[in-house]
Amino acid sequence: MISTTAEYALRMMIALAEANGDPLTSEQLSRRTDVSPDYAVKILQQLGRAKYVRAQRGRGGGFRLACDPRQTTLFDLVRVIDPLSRISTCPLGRKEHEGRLCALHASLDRTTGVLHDELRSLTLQDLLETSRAPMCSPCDEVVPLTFEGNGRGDRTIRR
Amino acid sequence: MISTTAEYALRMMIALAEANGDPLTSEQLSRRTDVSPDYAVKILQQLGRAKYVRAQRGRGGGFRLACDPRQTTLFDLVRVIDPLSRISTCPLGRKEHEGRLCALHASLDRTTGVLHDELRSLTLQDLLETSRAPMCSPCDEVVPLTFEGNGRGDRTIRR
DNA sequence: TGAAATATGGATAGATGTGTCGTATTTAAT
DNA sequence: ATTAAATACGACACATCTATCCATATTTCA
Repeated sequence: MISTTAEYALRMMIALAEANGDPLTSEQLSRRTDVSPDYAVKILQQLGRAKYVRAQRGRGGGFRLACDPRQTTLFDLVRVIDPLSRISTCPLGRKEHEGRLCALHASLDRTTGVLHDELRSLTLQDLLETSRAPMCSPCDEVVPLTFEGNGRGDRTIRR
Repeated sequence: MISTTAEYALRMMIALAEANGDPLTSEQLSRRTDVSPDYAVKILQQLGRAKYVRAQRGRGGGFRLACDPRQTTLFDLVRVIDPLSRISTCPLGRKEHEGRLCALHASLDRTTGVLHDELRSLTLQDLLETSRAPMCSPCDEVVPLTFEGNGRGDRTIRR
């Protein structure tokens, strides 16, 4: 849904927001969020170029939050990393539906819109308020995949 | 949101559903959906192993639909290709929140749930009904990414 | 001024997703 | 039986995502 890297970015933004404007080094951020040190730096650089964090070099330096957690949504942050694009036109050049999408792409685009609205409805502050406990890391629950074709089977696979 | 491959799978399932039980060769499906012939075969094989299509080899053969379009949802089809998994537990072993997720992962999981519900609410038949016009292909509209940190800037980048 | 701490940026490596190719196997028509 | 049409399957190529490593630039402190 969102990339691993985008999720890492969110973890680090939360950690920075919890620091209340104090700088945290990439090393500290890495430890608090369980993102590998080198990769954490890469992501922080992207967040820096997008002006969501500010970096300070040298002893005593680090990264600090450069945005208002109340006005910064998950949508804002995720799209620093992921494209988060919508389906808008049919590039196939099929004249039959210039200007409108076929049912498939209209549906997929509407679904994408729902996802975007969800991400837009959540601010960094929203996450802070219920997140005073240290962050957990995600894990994937495998939804059993039936092999019946009508949704009522029992064979499952792992992927 | 869903992978390119999963979207190809949906295109081909629609084409097969429109064929009303008649077999279509991989070549025909490829042409109708603008998926490259070789890759189309790969995807059709996955759909076949999941029992959503049936393959018939030899002259006069091809692929035909093996499920009821009224009962088959986009969720069913997409997860043949994509994991579509939920965040369920914190594997980090941090004892503080055993059994419950922190705000970040709870939010992301809830967002994932919304997406899954959307896909579950749409059947193959739903797409057919408004899709008698041939399918279009998707294209990505780039959402402008501001570099302000407060969501009110104007500089944009392409990615 | 030197040393230590810190971020920056480029190069590289591994994993996964996307796409192509060649050969084998099955089936139907003749 | 033979042949043509079609799928099955494994190997390979390429791009992108994820992650690591190294050399360099900047800043602070002693």
